[in-house]
Amino acid sequence: MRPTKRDELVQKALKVFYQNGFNATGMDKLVAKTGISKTSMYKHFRTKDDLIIAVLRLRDEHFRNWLYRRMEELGETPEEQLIAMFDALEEWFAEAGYKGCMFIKASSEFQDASHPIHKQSADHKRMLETHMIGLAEKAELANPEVLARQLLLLKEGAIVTAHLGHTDNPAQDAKLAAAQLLDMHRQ
Amino acid sequence: MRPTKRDELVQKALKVFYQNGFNATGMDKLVAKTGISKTSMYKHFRTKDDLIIAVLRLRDEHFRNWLYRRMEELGETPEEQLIAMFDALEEWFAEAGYKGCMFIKASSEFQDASHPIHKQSADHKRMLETHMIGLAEKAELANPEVLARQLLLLKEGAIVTAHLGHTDNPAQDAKLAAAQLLDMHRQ
DNA sequence: TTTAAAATGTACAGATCGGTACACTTTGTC
DNA sequence: GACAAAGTGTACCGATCTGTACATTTTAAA
Repeated sequence: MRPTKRDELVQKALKVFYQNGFNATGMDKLVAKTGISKTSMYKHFRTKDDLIIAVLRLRDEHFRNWLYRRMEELGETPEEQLIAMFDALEEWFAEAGYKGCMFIKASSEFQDASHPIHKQSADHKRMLETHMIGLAEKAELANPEVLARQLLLLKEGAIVTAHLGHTDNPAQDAKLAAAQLLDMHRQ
Repeated sequence: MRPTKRDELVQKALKVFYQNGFNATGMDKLVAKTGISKTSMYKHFRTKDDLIIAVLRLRDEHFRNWLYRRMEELGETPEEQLIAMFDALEEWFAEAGYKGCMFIKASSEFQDASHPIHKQSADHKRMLETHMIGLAEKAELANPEVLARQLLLLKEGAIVTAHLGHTDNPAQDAKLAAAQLLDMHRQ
């Protein structure tokens, strides 16, 4: 099954939005950068917001798949995998063109909590939370929910800090903190 | 000394930008919301970007003053003050109209690291870092720099998470984690 | 090869963008 | 009360914004 024009559009729009921002990227620029006609775009998506939502859906899928897989590759036990999250993050931060978290940026540009794009971003974070709580439970750590949320606070902090770029290696700072927190939840 | 029109503009623009976003707020909207004529605006600031930079400067001053003062009020010793940061954050998150960190949002909309607005945001975070390292040193904690950066990761994470609003009380999750990390740095 | 669906190119509408021009009014100071 | 400085209102510039209309070409399946 060949990728449809729709998939191609979403994929390419993802790159442009990620590098340029949502409000800063007009539909004309999207035509220029993707080579897909505006008519075609508006046949697949009623509005720009709808396109952005599709982009975020794809990003959610890609990002969580990548993170979960990488955590499994880098850690044997659930406990190791939780820590390995920060090694995965370090790899991400080191990529050329790293520009922070797409969902944080989306919620920065669409601030109203009732906006579908904001909600979608919150959903992404919620799914990450569920997954990490599951891992903490599998690892039989004390207070798995609190611990998982704390590790995610470190993750979000590291993502933002890596983008602001005023600190050397936020991923490793976070990893060390995570390991210490995890130690205290071992029972 | 009465506040000048310039101060009034920066102050009011701050509120509008914070609630509406930077790119999403046009100069015409600023005229409408501040009651200051466009001619006057452009006499004080050459460009919109210059105005944004002035806004961020004011925000930096206000925010750091507020945070440092609140930390001193809520904690006796430097050690207590570091932990009290998260109580201060909780107060902030609870304010009506809380919309996250202005500098994270600025760096989300002006992503290029070489952009003056992005740099200004990084400067703000750097100044916070310096202050927290100083406190950690005063508290005679081990590895004051690493610890301070870790506490700030928790802070940024909590700010983002509070804005995404998918979690109950990120400030208290962060505070608990901070207290545990701090315990491990006591010598 | 016929035929319907999908995609294209282009031109445009109406609104808004950042920024300027210009004539006018208010304000504070001597 | 004169006078310069500061601020106002409005109309406008060219560019860009999201979204649409319409006639044409490409694609894919029968």
